[in-house]
Amino acid sequence: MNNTSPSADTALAAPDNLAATPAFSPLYQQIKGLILQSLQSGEWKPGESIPSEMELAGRYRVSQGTVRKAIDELAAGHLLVRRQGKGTFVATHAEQHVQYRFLKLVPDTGNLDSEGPAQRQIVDCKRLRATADIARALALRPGDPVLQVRRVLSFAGEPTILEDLWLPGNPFKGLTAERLSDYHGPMYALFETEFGVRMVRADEKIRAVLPDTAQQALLNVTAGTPLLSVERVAYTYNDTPMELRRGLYCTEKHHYHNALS
Amino acid sequence: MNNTSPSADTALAAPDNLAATPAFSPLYQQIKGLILQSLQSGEWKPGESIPSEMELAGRYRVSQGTVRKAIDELAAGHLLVRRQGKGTFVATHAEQHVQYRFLKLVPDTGNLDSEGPAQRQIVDCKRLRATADIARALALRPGDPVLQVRRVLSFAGEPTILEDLWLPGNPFKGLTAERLSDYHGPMYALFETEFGVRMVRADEKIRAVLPDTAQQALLNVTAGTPLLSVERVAYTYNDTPMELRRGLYCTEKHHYHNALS
DNA sequence: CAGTGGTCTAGACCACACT
DNA sequence: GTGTGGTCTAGACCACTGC
Repeated sequence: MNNTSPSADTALAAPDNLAATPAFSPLYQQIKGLILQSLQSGEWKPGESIPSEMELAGRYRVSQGTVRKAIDELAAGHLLVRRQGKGTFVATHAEQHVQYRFLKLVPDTGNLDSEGPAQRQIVDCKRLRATADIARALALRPGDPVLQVRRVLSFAGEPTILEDLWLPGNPFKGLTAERLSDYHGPMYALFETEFGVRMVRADEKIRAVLPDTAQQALLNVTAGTPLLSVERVAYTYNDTPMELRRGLYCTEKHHYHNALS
Repeated sequence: MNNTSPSADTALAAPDNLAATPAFSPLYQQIKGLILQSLQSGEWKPGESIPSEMELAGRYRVSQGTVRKAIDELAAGHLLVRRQGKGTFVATHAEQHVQYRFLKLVPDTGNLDSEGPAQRQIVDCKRLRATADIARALALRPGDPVLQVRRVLSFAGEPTILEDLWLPGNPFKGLTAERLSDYHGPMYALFETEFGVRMVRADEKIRAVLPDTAQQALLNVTAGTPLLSVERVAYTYNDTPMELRRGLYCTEKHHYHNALS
């Protein structure tokens, strides 16, 4: 960590040209990479606090300000959470106020919690082999074992979301319908505590579609009811895809909210 | 700008309790507020450069680091753009690489520019009086003059987006169908140069709907085709709503893309 | 070359939480 | 009070742009 020779030992930025540009990487970016490694390796677990800024500065032999800037960026990406006077903590999905960070469906009237918590109903949960498109989304090979889950979320007693989701079989060994049904809380929180998989970011593709007969029955809607199709790929650290989710949202009394900035 | 008495002269943070908490506001937040004022007042116009960090530090009698942190936040919010070696510039919608910052519809295959630029077709443009819901969205009174525009966007020759938008009549005096048709570029860029209105952020509510007969004709789809309804309220500086837009997106070959993080 | 933003440091002090 | 993150400063040096 010698700042007189700031070479790129943690190569995160992809060079545009081949063999050109020594790919200068600032110190704080390298520190960021090191902290990221500790997060991935599980040295600091979700909900736990990481060492203080001074302590990390000592460990990495840099100034507090440099550690600070690294942590700033990780906190901006919601990987860490700073709490003044207490410390810096590994972000987790098991917190009340960020529980629905990835769920953008909100009631047309009132705020998010006006309807109380969603009722979750596991419809199906089985192991099978990845089809071509599922394998592609999860960076697996066709035929690799995957776990498929189907569930319905209801708000105020009305079925509103039908979700099919696929998980790579290996990291999620031992996940069963019972395990899912018994757990009360965000699914991603269960993934953290039981399987050490923390979802960090996701991409969603949204379309308008019509339901097939099975979907009509589960959501209690007619054939002509337009629904929101939300296809999500969620990623852990390292941009590793860990979940494919296809959701059907009923937007009679709810809407998908998105803030552009 | 005396940092030994950091009182809240630029009250941005809303206090939770009444008459409690002296609402401490850090220096860099106050600087941020001052820069924001200069942006609103038009002292620095979109595309222009603002004074250098050192110059601003001198003007506000603070250190460069403090100005830096203020600019950092404004740049994070896309109000300013930093360019190393050149200066800091007021963000604008008239730039190639951020032209579609607020348009999240992308083709299913290929990237954003694979289809070439969108063809814009102004269908209608007239002045009328605000209905109750439009007035509410634009923070006007019912009956206030508004401008209504209807247009169709086509990609690769196929009509894909039908948009109705409402603008407050006062700031947009002189905006005509001809003016809109003649302008080739993002609509928000025209708003900047011609009317001094810069859109800073927006909220979108997304639903799945079916088109009425008029909409079917304009988008060339059948009655049963599900479409994405995207209702947007766009804001200038100060969280002032300046546009209500209701879009219908055809998602046969495109999808609304959203990155969650 | 000068001017700009970008990085890094060292130290002082403030605000907050816990004990 | 002690320890944590948060703010502010002053100065040095690096990287990029354009004259």
